[in-house]
Amino acid sequence: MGRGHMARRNTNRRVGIADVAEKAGVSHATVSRVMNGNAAVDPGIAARVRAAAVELKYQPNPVGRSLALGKTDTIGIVVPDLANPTFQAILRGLSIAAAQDGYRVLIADSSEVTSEESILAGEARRRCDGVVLCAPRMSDAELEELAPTLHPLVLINRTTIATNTPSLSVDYGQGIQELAQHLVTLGHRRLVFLSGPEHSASNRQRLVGLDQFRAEHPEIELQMLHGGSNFDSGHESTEAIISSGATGILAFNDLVAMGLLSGLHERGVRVPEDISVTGFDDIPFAKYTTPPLTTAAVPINELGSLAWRRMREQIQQAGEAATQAQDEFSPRVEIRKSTAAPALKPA
Amino acid sequence: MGRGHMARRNTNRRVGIADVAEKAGVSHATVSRVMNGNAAVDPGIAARVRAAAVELKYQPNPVGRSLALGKTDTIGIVVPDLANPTFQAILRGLSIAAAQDGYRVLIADSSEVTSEESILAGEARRRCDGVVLCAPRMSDAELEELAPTLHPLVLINRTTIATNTPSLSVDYGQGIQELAQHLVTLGHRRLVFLSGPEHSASNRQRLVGLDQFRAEHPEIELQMLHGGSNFDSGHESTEAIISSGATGILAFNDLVAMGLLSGLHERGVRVPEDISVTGFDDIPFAKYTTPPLTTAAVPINELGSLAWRRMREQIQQAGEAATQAQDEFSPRVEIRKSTAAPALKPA
DNA sequence: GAATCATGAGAAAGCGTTTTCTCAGAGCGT
DNA sequence: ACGCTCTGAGAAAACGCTTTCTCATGATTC
Repeated sequence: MGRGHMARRNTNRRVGIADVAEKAGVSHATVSRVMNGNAAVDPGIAARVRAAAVELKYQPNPVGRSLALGKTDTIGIVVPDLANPTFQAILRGLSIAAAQDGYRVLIADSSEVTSEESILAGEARRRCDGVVLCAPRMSDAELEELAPTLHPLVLINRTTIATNTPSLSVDYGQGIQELAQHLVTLGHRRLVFLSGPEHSASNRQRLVGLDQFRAEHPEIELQMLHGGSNFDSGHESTEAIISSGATGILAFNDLVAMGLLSGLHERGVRVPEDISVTGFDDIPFAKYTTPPLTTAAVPINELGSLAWRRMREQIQQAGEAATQAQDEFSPRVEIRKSTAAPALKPA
Repeated sequence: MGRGHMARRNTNRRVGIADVAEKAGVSHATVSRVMNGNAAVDPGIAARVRAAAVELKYQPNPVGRSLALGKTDTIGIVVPDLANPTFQAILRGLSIAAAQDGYRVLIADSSEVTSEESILAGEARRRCDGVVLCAPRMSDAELEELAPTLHPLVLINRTTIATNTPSLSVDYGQGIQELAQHLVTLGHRRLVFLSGPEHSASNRQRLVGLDQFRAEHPEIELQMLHGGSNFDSGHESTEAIISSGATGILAFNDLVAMGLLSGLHERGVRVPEDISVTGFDDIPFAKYTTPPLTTAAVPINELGSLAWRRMREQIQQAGEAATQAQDEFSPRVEIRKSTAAPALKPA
């Protein structure tokens, strides 16, 4: 088909800009120009190049492109645990929003291994134009040191002292207080907080919120019980909850609440007649539990897309190191069927 | 600190191999050699280079590396919908397994837009060393045409005619038959299959399986009802299910079953006393529903990690185009509390 | 009609690595 | 002491693209 003598190159090698140039009888440079529409090119030549490109099914190699342009059109996200629906939702929101602007996302799951976080983040940053760090478990000191090296950086559920990295956070303290208030308003007097992972910043926020709640409601008994962040830990806490004598339970999150719900059901404890249970996050499953779960809704999809917007802002204003927005979301209490007035006390 | 005249380059630019070379008083090539341990380097010089590297905090630029080596140490995954727990689990399994071998994963969510799939897959492939295509919705013809261009490719929940692309699939036909059999063994005689998305290959497999089931059990009444693949569609089917008069319901998957469970509960229909319900997939939430859901478990985490293993095999044997494994998993029926013998018929 | 200018295309220099090629010098045998 | 091999380091090419620089051509102006 016209490809004359020594058609050896065709074998194996991917079609590159050089092939298109040769076929169209122009230079590499010109091909690049028409592909990117950067400079004025004679319409006739441009057409010839384009024809050659489609005929050869030419697609620019993004790696070469990235090297020349100094950008990859990719951002990285590092999460502590991809099994957690909250992080899944953030990832999804981020991915969809970024895709809309032609960016892709590279994932890194630290599997809750704190020491890996900064390494993963660094590697991700080198491959990408920016990094979003999701609920990092690392110490404040380490974060503070790492942040500048990651620069186009967005923090989720964590803040730095440095004001030039944007952060998105949720006011867990406020949310947990509102849930507690909701239980008290229903008439509960003995509450339990089933806490989450020790080194989780969001757990600390909840504890601070509950301290404040205690101060404002000295008449309420509020016990703390150690737990985890998943189904199983909720389920395992069943006995402890029952023997606590409390009628209102604030679970660390929806997963824990669901595990607890299941455990209580097995033990024949009725929810909400005997015990009221609240969750946190309002994951999609929360409204389909039996009974549907009262919880504090965090606008999780919005979080992902806002994270992208903050990232984009930084990428665009490359260099101008302005001080960045610190966004804080207020959870909204979602009252469903897992909470009700407690039965009248026998005592 | 010794960095003499005209210390201008330090500003702005990232530290590269050239900086290390200069500091150590050697050539770029030598630095590369000691960083990669490829050729023999004088121990003294090697030490000097390493010292310079740590002092400058040198980290090789992966983009330059990728260009030179022709590989990115990254694989892409394209999924129809990141909100689906099944795909989330596959992504997670894949990501963790790949990370163990030093690979990262780039995600592409087609948002169920069939026409985007092949474009996303192509773009992903160009940026990565391989692509895993997860439950592609595209036509067989399109897939057949696309597959060779994607080459290091792993298919999940879909097969090609081309025997040189490995595929992982689940025997949905078998699984749904076993669930139906389970219901019949319990004594149910009137069943409903609440079907999933039309163009889903796994839905078609279920239908084929049920056809076979029908042939083997002419005495059983089996209705088909259209549905979707998520909570809401299950919830919306509640009325239709109730009025069907069936006592055993085969939901398309666990999500649909959970939506249905919730709807039935609202209507005061007891599960399993009045109606038995089964799901499919055994997502983590399935055993925490009320009542816990009888379902067919697919080893979803294994799927992700096996996908990586198949991908790795292809990457390693680069070129040798051998015929690849077609793995098929058999779901395992997981009997829980959402199924039981039907109440004695009034008629 | 000659000098000036705009237009547009090719040549070549980057981008940051790896790797082949080349060659200087050391070590060895005879 | 001469030539041989061998080790190891620098020079340079390659990877695939973008972009600046340069220069030829044809159009414009006085």
